Amino acid sequence: MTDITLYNSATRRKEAFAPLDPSNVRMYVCGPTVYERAHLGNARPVVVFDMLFRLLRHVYGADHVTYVRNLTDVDDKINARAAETGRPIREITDETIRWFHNDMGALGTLPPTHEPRATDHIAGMIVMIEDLIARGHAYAAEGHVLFSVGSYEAYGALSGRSVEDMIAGARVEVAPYKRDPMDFVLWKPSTGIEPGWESPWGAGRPGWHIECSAMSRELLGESFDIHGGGRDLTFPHHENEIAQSRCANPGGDFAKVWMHNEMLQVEGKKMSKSLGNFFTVRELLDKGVPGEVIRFVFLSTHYRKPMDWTEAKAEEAQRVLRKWYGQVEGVDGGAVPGDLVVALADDLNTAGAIAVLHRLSTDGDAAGLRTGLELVGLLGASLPQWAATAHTDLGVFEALLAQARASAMASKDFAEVDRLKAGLMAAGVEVRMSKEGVKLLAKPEFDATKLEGLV
RNA sequence: GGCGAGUUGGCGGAGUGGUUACGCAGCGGAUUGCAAAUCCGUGUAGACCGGUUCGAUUCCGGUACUCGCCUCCA
Repeated sequence: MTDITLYNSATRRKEAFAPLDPSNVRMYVCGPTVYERAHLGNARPVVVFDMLFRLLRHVYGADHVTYVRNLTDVDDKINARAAETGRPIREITDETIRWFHNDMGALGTLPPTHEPRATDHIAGMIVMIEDLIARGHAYAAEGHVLFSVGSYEAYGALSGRSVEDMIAGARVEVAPYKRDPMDFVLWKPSTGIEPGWESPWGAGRPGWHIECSAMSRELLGESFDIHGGGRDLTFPHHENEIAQSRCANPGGDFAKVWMHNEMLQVEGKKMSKSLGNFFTVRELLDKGVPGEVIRFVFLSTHYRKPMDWTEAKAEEAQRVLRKWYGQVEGVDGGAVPGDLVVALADDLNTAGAIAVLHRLSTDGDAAGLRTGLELVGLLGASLPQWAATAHTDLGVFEALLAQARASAMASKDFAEVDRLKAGLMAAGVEVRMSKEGVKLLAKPEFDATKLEGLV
């Protein structure tokens, strides 16, 4: 069995991965808050942990990996969106979840084993909060329940900061009902317009952090293997999750390995609405950038490094993929390339994995290349339509051009050949002429309507 | 102010204490009616200053710069 090495954010070093139970490797990743289309940055952790999911499935067996990615469908941003638009919350969250599935599916990501909605697990959160109160780690005050940070001595270990530093650097006003400025909300009261659930502390809703602790406990147990998410979630979200889970389940270890992907930038700058470089995955797809290209660009940078999305990278990725797809068209997969798995098993060295694919391509190992592309999620059951090189509309032109070329070879008058060639190329057709004959291939930008009038 | 990450050739981007990453672009060649595509070959690195070492891009320390988090944020 391939040995997997993963960088553990909690220990700040690479470690040999040893699952608690090889017959059921368990991973939890923080999913989206569902109130609007996923932007490109949202997609990075989804692709990164999909790659890990695929690797784990390959190494331990597809039926021996449990991947949980939550859907946060109770949140003040959602409430705000509902208030703005006058639409019911459930309608907004259902719609956003459909979008999310479509957009992430386009990036070649597999559905997680479980995708729990926070609102389906309120009861588990209430039970966990009660546990925390009973164990002296939380207290109720003015309809709120707060986690007592001072009750957990290891608080700050993941993010590497001391409670003193955090208080000194705090820029938020401290709510009067908090015993300690660092205490965070587990449960908060809901007024009439906000969604609320009955609880021992009155009608209310959960705080942001408790859902992940409660759902991971329900679906993966008190100890599991990997917890993932974006670097920016380290503090406070993951720190708080650890505090909640370790205090509520003193017999468990919570997550053994913590993994964080670095952030995404666009053309060298942080993606933000104010800089005007903010865009969603859907906008990129609609612009004609295929999901496979987006995935390739993501995989070309190691997940622990900041990744810069640029047009140039997307174009290069598309050229490479198009070439590879052409090579594997109609070819059956072969044995899984060992080097590829070795690269991925080394803390998800996806750039190294792509180098292996390049080598397979250069070596002409089409079967290996196909299997490799499938393993990294760049190829499903069939080629993406944009990469399908043959095109039904082109058959007639292929014959036409071949005929014109044959006569031109004799007459030395290439005018008609050049006219056809120019027209085809303008329509986004790749024209290949050689001793073997004429071959026309549709490029991604192929537009059949531009062929009208060419005959 | 506190915490953390990073700085590799024209660009992207890995591994590695001593020997070619890889890709793109460039250059040279093959092929082609001309192209395109394809194939072959090829140059250019390791922010700066010290230290350890026979030898460092790779280990250690410092400096500079960049970025992220500390506030909803993936």
